[in-house]
Amino acid sequence: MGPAPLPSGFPYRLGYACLNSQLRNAKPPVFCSRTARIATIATKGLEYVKALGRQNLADLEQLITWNEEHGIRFLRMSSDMFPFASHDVYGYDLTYCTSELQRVGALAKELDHRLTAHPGQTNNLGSPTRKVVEATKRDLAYHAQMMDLMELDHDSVMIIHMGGVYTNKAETIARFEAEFLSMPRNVRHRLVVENDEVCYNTEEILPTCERLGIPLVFDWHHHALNPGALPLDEILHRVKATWTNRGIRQKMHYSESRPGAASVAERRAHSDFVTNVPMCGDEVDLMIEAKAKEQAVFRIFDKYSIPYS
DNA sequence: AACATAGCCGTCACAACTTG
DNA sequence: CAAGTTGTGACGGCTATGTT
Repeated sequence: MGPAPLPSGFPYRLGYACLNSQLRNAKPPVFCSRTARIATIATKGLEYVKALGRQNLADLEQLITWNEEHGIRFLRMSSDMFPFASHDVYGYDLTYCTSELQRVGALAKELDHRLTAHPGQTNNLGSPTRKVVEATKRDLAYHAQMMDLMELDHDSVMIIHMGGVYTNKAETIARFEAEFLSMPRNVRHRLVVENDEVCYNTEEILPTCERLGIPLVFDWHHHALNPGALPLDEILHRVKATWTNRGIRQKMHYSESRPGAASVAERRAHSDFVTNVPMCGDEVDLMIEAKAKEQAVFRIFDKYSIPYS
């Protein structure tokens, strides 16, 4: 890890995921994950759901503005922004919202904010079940379309995991790679892969990332729980190359276990705040995954005497 | 040994209920 | 009567437990 750097040399642009706890608890609340039930779609119609998407997007604009005022320029967008957009039956196209998406994307660009996405655990490109793979492809296409309509640059990536093992890792990885190559260019160019804490560690996904030119999001916490055998410096060197080869800014994830967690299952749950920030010698964007969200970022700002208002 | 079932993961909406 | 609480469903796969 090395010594803590001087405040002026703090190497990371820090971000948080999806939800701002202060704005979420405000009156009226500001958040990006309004959703509905399928039964509600039947009674109120798809227009109702699409209006929820508009409202979520309007609140994303507020989050970006708030972040700018508080020294944060890195944010993961909620995957629930447009409810059921990638649903098999009730799915819909985002072009109904093109002008609003452009507007928010332009704001992010103007303020030099990086917006990323992390489609959910149900995205399993390597699944042996056709239905699961097709649902994954729809969800990835939805996220890519959202970013495309916002006209975000290639730093705006969407992160998924390799997924389940399905009794055979090599066959699953082969399916993952074949499905990846079958997807449209705009999806392939946004997709990046993250090491997980249970099934696929960093060294197990590096070969896929290197073969297909996919940037690898290194998650420090997952790596601590599922480290593999390769030395950390070799891993970090190869991970970094997956980003420089693509020509975009590297991002990593950092989180910590809830205090007192003993078993692996307990250690998977995130703490409210983080107390350490890993130093890797590179200037990267670091996504802080902690329950206290933006408040956890502020704690790090305090620790390193980084000003924010 | 093979298969079936329940609970879990995370976060919200929404209805029904309880409390002040 | 407003505000707060509880339970369930949305979503698919993993893990543990139970059954044959």
